[in-house]
Amino acid sequence: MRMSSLLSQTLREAPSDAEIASHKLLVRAGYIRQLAAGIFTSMPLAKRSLTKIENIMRDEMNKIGGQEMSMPVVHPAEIWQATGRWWKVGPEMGRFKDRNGRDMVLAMTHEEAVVAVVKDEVQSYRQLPMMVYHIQTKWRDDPRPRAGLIRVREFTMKDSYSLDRDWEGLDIQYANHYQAYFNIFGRCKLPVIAVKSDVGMMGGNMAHEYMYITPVGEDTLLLCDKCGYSANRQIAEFQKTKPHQETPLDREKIATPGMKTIAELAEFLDIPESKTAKAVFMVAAKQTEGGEVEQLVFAIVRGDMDLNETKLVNALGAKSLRPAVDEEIKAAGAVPGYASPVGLKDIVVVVDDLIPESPNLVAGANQEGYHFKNVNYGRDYKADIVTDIAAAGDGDACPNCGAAMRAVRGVEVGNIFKLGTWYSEAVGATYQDADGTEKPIVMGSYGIGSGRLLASIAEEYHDEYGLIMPVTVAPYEVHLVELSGGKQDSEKVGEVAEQLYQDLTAAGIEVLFDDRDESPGVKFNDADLIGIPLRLTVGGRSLQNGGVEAKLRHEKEKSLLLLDEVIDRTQAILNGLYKEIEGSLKTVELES
RNA sequence: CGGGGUGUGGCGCAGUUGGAAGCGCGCCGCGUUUGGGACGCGGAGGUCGACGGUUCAAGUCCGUCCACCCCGACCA
Repeated sequence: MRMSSLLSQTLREAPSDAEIASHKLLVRAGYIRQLAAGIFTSMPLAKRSLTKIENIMRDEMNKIGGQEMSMPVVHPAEIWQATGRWWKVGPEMGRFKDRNGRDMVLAMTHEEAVVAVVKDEVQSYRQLPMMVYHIQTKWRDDPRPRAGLIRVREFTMKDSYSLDRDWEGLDIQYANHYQAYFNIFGRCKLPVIAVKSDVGMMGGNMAHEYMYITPVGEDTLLLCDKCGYSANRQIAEFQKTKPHQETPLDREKIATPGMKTIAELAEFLDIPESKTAKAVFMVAAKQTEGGEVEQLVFAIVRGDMDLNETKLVNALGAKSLRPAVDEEIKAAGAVPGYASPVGLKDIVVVVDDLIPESPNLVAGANQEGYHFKNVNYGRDYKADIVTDIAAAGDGDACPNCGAAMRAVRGVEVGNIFKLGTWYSEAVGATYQDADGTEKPIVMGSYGIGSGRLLASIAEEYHDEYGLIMPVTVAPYEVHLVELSGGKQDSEKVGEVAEQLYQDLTAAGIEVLFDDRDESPGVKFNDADLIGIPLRLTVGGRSLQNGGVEAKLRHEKEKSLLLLDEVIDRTQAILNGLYKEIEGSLKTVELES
């Protein structure tokens, strides 16, 4: 490709609305342009990188038996109604009516589309196991797109779906994906870790998220450096230190004027936060026979801990959870800021399992300006559910080995999920087994967003001058720069560069040829910005030395390639880069 | 949805007490220059986010709306 005709302009300054490095650089280097909030155009450079990323995905999916297909972006509402998600999902789902007034859906994911087709196509156990995948556009009307390509509304995703007779079959396909995903990220040179994640209400017994660790990430993870335990904060467990046992003292009402937060209360009474009980009111939505029902929930964790809403949802078997508003709290007979578990009605009380172990806590008195001292679980109140609903944080003890865990931020670049039979049962996607009985297909779903992956790579590989793309995903392999503007040998420089462009291309090497009439500084700076791994420079100076200058983007040193060796040497350098990446792939163990 | 911020040429920005819209980069032409974002001269390009109001006069003041960014809520 000749840069003189490339649809991409580099920018000396990043648009003011870009904040993180990958966003700024991808825009400055001319890879992407924003069309609206969370909606981006992939310019030719980005498109080439994305195609490479997607071809790596194809390759790894094919290796584990995947069949590529393509499912529609626009779905009839019926298939989403069949699984109930038409009602379950809120405004995040894009909906519209076609000309005949039929409700239509913009695909946010393709479980519905898969089961819709599989339902009719798969009838016998003889057809299973099977794995299909596609690379397709999704629309999720996220309330807050951010960070360039990291979090967008319209995006492309590789999603695969495994279909099995039984859970044992799913285990195999899940393990295949677990490894394949490490291969994909490895071939993109992106360091990731797999962490256990929430399986939610869809059943299943396992889900992993592939996380790229970076401060710009929006998920919080807990990692144990000692034993390797890792989990999304949503489900992370931890060992809770049991407090000293004390004799339960008499309950006592004390005046605590204006003390509405735990911090204020602890300060006021001069006690540690761990001697208080934190009350959190939530409203849980539950699906019942008669439709959706809301239930006020009173959750209690110790004052020094935070409520983990995911754990609470799972404990309740609820569909979703939202903070209660003051009116709802008052209606239940509680006083916001001074709420007490003592003496409430019509409310589900969920208590963290550390609370019964913690004697003589300070809790609200259900009266403005008053708290109770020495509240004891069992004696003063009882819960409907006692379980772990506290959020793990930095420094908490690892559930496996007890070492202090680290809390880090990460971007979720992929996930794998044992769906089980939730979808297949919902739509009647069944097969006839060898014994003649009809059984639901056991499914798994597995996704990787290609744009988010590109952004993560850009985030990981850049310096103050620009991007440093790994060879496997760089838009081109070689950036050929000709400096024919000089007095010295200017005609010859142009000829050699032109010939080299032809020869390299003929040798199957992907070349971006900077044939523009620009000064050397401009060309070098643009090359650094775009971040193609190998730069070849043809100039009067290099010709005097008998060849062209080679420089790897990630190294400082330059070397001279003799003219008649350029093709071979270039190929050798590139092969080295590819081998380094392929050689870094590892076999991973999936713990059961 | 709550809090904060920003909307002026492709990008970055200035625009005072209201008085005929500017700068840098980029773009076009001519010339000089040519190994790390060169220089001179001459140009093109803007319904100042939209609508309404106040005023002799609005980029500037008032109102409503919209878009985009950041924090939070949310996130199959």
